[in-house]
Amino acid sequence: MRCVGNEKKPDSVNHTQLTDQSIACNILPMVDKRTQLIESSIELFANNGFWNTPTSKIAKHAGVATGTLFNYFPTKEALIDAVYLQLKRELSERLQQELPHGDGVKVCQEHVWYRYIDWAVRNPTRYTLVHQLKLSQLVSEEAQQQQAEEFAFMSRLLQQGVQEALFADISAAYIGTVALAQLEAAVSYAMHHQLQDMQLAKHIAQSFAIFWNGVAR
Amino acid sequence: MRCVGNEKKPDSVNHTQLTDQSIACNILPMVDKRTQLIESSIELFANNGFWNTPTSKIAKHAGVATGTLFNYFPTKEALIDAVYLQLKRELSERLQQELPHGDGVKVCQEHVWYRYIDWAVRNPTRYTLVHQLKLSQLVSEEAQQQQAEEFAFMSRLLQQGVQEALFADISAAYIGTVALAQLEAAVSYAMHHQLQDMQLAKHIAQSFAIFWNGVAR
Amino acid sequence: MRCVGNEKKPDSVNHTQLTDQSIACNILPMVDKRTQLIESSIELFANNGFWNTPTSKIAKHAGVATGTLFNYFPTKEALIDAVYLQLKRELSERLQQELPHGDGVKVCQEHVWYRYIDWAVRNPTRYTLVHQLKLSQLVSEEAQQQQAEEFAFMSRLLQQGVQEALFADISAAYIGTVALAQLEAAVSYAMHHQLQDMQLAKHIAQSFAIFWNGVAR
Amino acid sequence: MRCVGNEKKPDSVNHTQLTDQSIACNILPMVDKRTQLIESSIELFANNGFWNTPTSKIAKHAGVATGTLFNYFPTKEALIDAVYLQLKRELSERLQQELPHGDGVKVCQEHVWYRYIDWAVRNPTRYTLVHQLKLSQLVSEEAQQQQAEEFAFMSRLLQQGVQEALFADISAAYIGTVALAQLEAAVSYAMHHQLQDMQLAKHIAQSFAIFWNGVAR
DNA sequence: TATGAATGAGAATTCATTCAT
DNA sequence: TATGAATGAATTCTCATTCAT
Repeated sequence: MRCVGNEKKPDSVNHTQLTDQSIACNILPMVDKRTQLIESSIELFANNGFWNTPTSKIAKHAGVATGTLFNYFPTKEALIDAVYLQLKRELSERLQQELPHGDGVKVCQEHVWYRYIDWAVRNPTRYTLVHQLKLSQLVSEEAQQQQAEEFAFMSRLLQQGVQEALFADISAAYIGTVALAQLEAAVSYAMHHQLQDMQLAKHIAQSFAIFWNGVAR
Repeated sequence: MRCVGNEKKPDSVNHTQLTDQSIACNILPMVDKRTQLIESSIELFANNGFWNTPTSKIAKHAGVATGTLFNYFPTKEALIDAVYLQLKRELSERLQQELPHGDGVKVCQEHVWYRYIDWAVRNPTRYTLVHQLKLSQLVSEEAQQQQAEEFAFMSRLLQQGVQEALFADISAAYIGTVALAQLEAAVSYAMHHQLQDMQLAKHIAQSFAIFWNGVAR
Repeated sequence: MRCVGNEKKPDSVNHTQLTDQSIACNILPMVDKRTQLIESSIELFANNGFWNTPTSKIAKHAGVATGTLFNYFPTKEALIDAVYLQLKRELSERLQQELPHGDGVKVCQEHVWYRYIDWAVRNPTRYTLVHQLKLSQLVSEEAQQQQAEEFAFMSRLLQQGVQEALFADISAAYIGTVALAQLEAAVSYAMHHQLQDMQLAKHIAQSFAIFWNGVAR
Repeated sequence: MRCVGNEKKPDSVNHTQLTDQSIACNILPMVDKRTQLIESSIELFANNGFWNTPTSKIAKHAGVATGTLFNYFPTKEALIDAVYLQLKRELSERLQQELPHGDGVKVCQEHVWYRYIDWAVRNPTRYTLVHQLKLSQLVSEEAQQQQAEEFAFMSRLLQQGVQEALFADISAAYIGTVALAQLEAAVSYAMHHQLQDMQLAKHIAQSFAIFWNGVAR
């Protein structure tokens, strides 16, 4: 029941990438503009949808001029890619934090399972947005590829499970697809019913059980 | 292994292009303009995305004037709703065709399972489109509600399963969510690997087994 | 000394292409919008240059909405092409009006010479604009080609002169180039010194003599 | 047949790209930034047109920062003026090199004739650019005036010809205009047909004859 | 009911110029 | 003097919707 409920600053800005500048006069926590723009995009995209969010509004929300946005991202599409990669990287990093070594596939899988749902529930707008983006045909092939590499550790994990004959006679690729679908179902249910704390923990456990019972040998 | 491979004219449109011909001898089944517009929308939305499909192109593709579209649908959003409902109704009807009566929950569920994947694989653009629409924030609440009613028979079916204690201690709502997620996973995999005939049938069976094993008591 | 000073409506709109509509209620001389847009373009381009004339100003000057311009010309470049072709066609038609038949090459050439300078002096903005456009790299290849065809009669005329051994041993192509250059010089001088009536007629005669003496055998 | 074919480095730029190299051992003739900027402008203007050449690209091409350009030229217009004057001065200097003294007007005129066409053919982008600039409404009145002074020697030469009664009864101003037009025609033809060496020399001679025969008494 | 020209409020993007460092 | 990030007005073009015919 690890890592449920012990995280801070969900759905908020990672104040990273401070420039030397902003460190020098670190009275206001001046986040760099690129990050500002991505965060503004996330917020506005999630609230209004990509297509109802003009770049002008993003710039204004980020507190910069309209032209400035295009100093950082050559096109709106490039901005969307950057948003997508940012969110995917956040999720990927979260999943791999404290990933157990040496323990079996099931333990690792369970770890990821908890982390995934936990991140989604804590960052509903980010989760929803990344989900929408995936289906939107708006993310470029390159960004898709880049992102896939960040999740390669999952493929390796499932592959190992197949080799250890943990699963029924199912391809690793399909098990991955099933796992993701189950996670999405679990998140959807948890969000919709606003599960928290104990209820959430129980739900996560149950969802993992459903998955595992489904595919286990 | 019913209903795999015995369907005609998937994903095709009744393209009664209004040629002089069809005007001259109006014996040919002149599809009404509303239907034309919806079909054109489906085709163009699927190819170009909603936001890259102006109403003018839809009208032209449907062979009517731009103004005419707005005689049938007051706004573009209303058209999108109509497209969504049309596709959902098609799917719903397909699922309920020849639905066994009197047989058990599992048999019915299996029937639906086959039909769902079969429809999706035969109508990839329609399936993809309906999938995108669901997440796009473009479909109105009302349309969502209307559509839900068409799938009420599924809720009743699962409810019955819960009452018969077929499932582990899981709410009917969550079982439904899980089922849908599994179906989407199965479709995604089948499409991606272009499964057909025997392979497809086997895949469908396997996906159902994974689902059932997961939730069964 | 024909055709100097007997023309009306210089540099003004050809009220052509009246629609049935505007003929029906022909109280206001309602020029069609396409013509309006081209005329507005000519005026504004000549005054401010192409690049200092936004499409919005052209539309406003023509009394239509900004979007309307793009119903008639898909891009600004297409509008520029249309302006160029319009002006070239006007000039070409003017040159060929009452072109003597049966008379010799020199008489024809002289006719064209008078007409050309006369048109330019009467339509200084139009003349200047077409001159600028030619060098501006803004006119598409297609428009250039189309326009060249309208002036093919000049090539034929000079070719005939070469065959009749009227000229020194110079290619017809170069004679054409020289003639055009001389015409431009004559126009430039006439405009700059604001020659009119008798002075203008004398100037035209002199310029033709300079040309002819230069190339004649 | 003087001065055809004995010139070096036509249309080339001193591309002292400020590499680490040239900074390290500053023996290499470090062209000053003003010159760099003008040369970069010429190259880019000729390739892309003035309006498609942002100052940022000019600065980058010249190897300086965007702001630096505005230390040398207060506005883009001032830069264009500088480019124009630079090219005109180059041409003017070229024409006056080795200009015969004491010889007659015709000999001097012929000298200029050869030099002009020779320069144009050797520096096609420079020639074309200066030609475009003249008509573009982009060069300020002041720059025009300044430039005119550099070519005053031509006016004096023609004036002398008039006094010596070499020409038919034509004003010196118009003879100048005609001469320039003829030169442009000659250059245009030479460029278009890519004349070289003997052919070019013959063409130059012929073009001068056409001019002289036209205006001579 | 059908038409399609007209509308005009945006949208994304550009770029000359400034100015703090 | 050199830098280059920031600016924001200006530009071309789009498109849902209207309405006179």
